[in-house]
Amino acid sequence: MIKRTHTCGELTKKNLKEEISLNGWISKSRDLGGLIFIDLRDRYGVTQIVFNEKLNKKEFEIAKKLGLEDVIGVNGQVISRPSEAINSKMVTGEIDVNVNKLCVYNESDNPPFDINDRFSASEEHRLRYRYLELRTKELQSNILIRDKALLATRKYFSKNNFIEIETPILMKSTPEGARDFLVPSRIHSGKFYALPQSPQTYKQLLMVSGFDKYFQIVKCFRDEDFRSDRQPEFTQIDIEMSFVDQDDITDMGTHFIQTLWKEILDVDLPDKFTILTYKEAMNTYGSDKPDLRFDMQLMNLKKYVINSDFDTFKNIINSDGLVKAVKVNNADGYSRKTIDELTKWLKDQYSVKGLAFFKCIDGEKLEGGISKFFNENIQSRMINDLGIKSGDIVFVIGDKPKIVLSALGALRLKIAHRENLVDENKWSPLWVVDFPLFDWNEDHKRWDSLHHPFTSPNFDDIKKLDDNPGDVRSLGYDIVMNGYEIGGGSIRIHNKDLQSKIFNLLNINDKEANEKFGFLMNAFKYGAPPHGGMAFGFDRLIMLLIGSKKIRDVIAFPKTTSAMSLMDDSPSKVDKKQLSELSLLLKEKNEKNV
RNA sequence: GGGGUGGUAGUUCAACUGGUUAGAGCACCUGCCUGUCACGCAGGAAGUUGCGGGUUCGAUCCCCGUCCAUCCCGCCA
Repeated sequence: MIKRTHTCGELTKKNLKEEISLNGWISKSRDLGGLIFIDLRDRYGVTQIVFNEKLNKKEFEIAKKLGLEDVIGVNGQVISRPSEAINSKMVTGEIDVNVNKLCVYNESDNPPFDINDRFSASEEHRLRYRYLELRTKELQSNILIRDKALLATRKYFSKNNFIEIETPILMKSTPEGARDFLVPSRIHSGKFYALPQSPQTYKQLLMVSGFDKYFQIVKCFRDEDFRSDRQPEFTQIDIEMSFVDQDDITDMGTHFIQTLWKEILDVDLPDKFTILTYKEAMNTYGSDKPDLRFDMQLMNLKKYVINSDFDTFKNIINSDGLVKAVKVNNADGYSRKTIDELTKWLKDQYSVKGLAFFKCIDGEKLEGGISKFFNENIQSRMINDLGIKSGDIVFVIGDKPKIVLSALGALRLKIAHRENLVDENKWSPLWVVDFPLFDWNEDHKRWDSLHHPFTSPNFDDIKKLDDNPGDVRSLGYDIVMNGYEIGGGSIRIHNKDLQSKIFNLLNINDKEANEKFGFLMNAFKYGAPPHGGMAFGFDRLIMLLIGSKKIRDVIAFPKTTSAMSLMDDSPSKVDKKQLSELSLLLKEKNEKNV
């Protein structure tokens, strides 16, 4: 083997005449007859090496047979290029390496796609050959940034006196929250471990143990359906602290994100992040993770609707519904056809009954759509109050509050992207606080935790727990960046009686609570400090930092949206023997729906 | 679980309203070429049109089913 003296990204004119050695992959080759140029690549860069028939016939003949992605080592002399052949686009563009000795370590089959052009192949194809895709410039850079962020994270928490503690990967399954990935136990036949959805209970126990500042960079697993920003296994920065209140944790979270953005991007985020209550976020933006890079707030049309002639909307208002709207400054961009498409999308995806609209052409009165239901007086009040200008179109949805807010929230985003209202260079972090503690589950006619069952109610609302659980705010908080939820957490319950009361409200009786969370409840008998914490979605942070919308861009070996790994073809079948050891029997496929 | 888009040469794409021998770029192979860096020139090989069925004289194209990818809704304490 020829051991390298340099990497492929560092040789310059300073090294002229030096005898050096390089190792790398053949990224490109140009055979000019008696002269062969090869771009030799490693993760540091590219250096052009030259084989000259007249100077070194033997190595030249071997070089003639080299193909793309062969791995070689070369020994040679750094020479300067003729001035007309200098490549100013390359760091190493002023020199060549004139090869004396060539060693071929591994010849590559014809590569399934062009490593120099990541998008020369479909994503499916690239995922099959992920180890090759990881050779591309983009992914090398993404993985490097991920590494930098991991280091910056450990540095930050360590500096602030947090200690990293590992928690089990095989743990107890709890039916709360997301679906668990289960691991059958061989020794205890018929019993299962679960992979952690998060180390939630462990970190609370660590607080009881007195590790008052804990963090961990940890894999979590949730067996649900996936999206461009969600994978079955993902990495969290998990944090828990004792003797703190909500502000202590959000301050810490703010400072951590500021540090990360500064270290990775050299960007100064605001001193204080915007804080919105859940209600404000929902009512103003139709989302609990609003993208604040653009304004376009939802407008309430209630007071105009009740004085209009539009019975449908009036009835909605009278039966506790909502009528809200968004305003767009481009009426011309919304033809009948476009509006129909938007309507179909909202009907299909967000179960609205319709999308109403009106336009304003001359700045004085409303036209088209549902404008005829509003008399001149109301029209001019709306134009005035809502700042409607000529050329505006206003989209209106009336329905149950949940439907109106989620549909308009989605429409707001869709239109913003259509109209290029999103400043891609902007960072808009915010905290969303005062989440409701419970969410009414219509299917099961019961209250569910919105966050998780250990979340503390807001102390001011504890008296409402019995009569009006839907109105109880939690001490839960989410941190949002550019429309992505990048983290969240809560102050936890550290009192056995309050915890037991919450379990009861969640329809978990004492026996059940004891079976599922008895260990935690027991721990709370022995001096549990007030505590709280949060977790950041590490993959999403990296996604934002590299400017991608796909979580697969920041994970070395990601899964597809159907949770498969195309490269190693997992999940896969296992031997009957393995199943038998685990006391497992598989159902026939046609029994699937039994 | 539901909806949208896509699957054609190694790869990225094309192929009119269902019609004759399914084309092109890159990669690959052969030959030529001493300053290329998207090298150039000449030639060549390369196809189960995802899979299964149906309609038709005839299917890459239409229909049904299925698999895979991707985006979204539900879901994700």
